[in-house]
Amino acid sequence: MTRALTRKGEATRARIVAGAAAEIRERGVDEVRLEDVMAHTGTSKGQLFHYFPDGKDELLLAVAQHEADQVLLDQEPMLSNLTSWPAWLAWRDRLIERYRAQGVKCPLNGLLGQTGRRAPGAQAIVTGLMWRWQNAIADGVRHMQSTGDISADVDADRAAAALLAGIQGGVLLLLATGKTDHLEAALDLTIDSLRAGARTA
Amino acid sequence: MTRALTRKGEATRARIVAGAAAEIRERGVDEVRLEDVMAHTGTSKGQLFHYFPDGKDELLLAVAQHEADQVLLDQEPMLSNLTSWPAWLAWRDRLIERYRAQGVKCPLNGLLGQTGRRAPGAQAIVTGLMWRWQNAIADGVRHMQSTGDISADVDADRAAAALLAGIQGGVLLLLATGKTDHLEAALDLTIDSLRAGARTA
DNA sequence: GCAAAAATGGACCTGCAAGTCCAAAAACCG
DNA sequence: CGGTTTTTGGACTTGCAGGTCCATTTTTGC
Repeated sequence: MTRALTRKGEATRARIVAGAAAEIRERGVDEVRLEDVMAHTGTSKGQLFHYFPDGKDELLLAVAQHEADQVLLDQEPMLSNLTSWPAWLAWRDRLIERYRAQGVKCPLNGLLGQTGRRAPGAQAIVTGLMWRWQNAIADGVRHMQSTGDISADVDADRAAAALLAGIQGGVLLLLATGKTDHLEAALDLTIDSLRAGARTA
Repeated sequence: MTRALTRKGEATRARIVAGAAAEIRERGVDEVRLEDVMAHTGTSKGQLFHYFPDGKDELLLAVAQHEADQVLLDQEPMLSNLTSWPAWLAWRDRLIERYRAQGVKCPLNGLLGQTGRRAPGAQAIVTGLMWRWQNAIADGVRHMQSTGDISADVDADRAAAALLAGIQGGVLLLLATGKTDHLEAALDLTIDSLRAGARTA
């Protein structure tokens, strides 16, 4: 009932979302007008409101979901295989590389700050992303505990929470300063403390 | 040349900034109209543009500076006296208490995300805040090193960077989830690892 | 007290960007 | 095929929020 998209329609919809996402990454949420999306994706206003009847809010929500999924996808296959210290370091490197390349263009910040208050669903998207992210890290910690590489005394969820916080803050500070120093420091020191725990405890 | 504010004028200007800041904390930057500020502060449009000739952007910049200063003030006198482990814990408690009370109403997020891209100076304000914040933490670390409570092997600036990242991420996740779990985890685990360093190294 | 400067109030203007509407073209399906 | 539904294009409307302007009142400094 809700949907009856032909193949062509599906493609157009996807093109709009991807184009809007790119535009938003480039210029920020509140700088992007529907006209920009139209120009950038070669679509008309009729199309925009055909695929997103609730207008900009609905489009932004779709973009948020798209970007949230992308964040986790960009960390694969490392994130789902934190089964050895080299694997952890590879994941670390991927993260830093990804955010260094991204620079100031952060989809999350804008989408949390701006969409977050508007649309009720946007909050849920961000929360869901963080939840999945943290769980993946916690799984990695638990696996390392099962092999004895991390002390069993460590609270995996709490450690994952701290690490995730460090990452988020590192990215935030990357936005502010343009440098990955904080992200690197947070990742390295937190991971190091997990390794150290294996020896002491 | 630039200014000639009477006592009354100064008071009005301050009232506008404080009122706008409160309004923004409450409802978010892009939900606040100049009219809201006028209503909330009992001022007229003429006054707004009298004290902020460049309009909303200039007002937002003043609000950003106001809020940035407040963030550090709220941590005093603890932040400037990280000279013993109890002092560190008192600081930790103050931070958590402050942000728990603040809840979802974060001035920084909005001001970085939205003002950040607009005004060129807003970026500088946030950068300056982070710089001062990190330096204060680093000073605390160095002091603890001077008393032997933290290992001399620790890179104070790097440790401060990691801790600051954890705080920022913790606050960000507080915005997303409404809970202080991440902030607490990041603070506690990072501080603990500094204490542990004293014993091992 | 008085001229100059600052502070205040509020009516008015303006531009822009979201959202509406409908008519034409293309795609789908039996 | 031919009727139906989806897709598309773009002109038009509308509301609103930022910004302008000036007339009036208050404060200042001598």
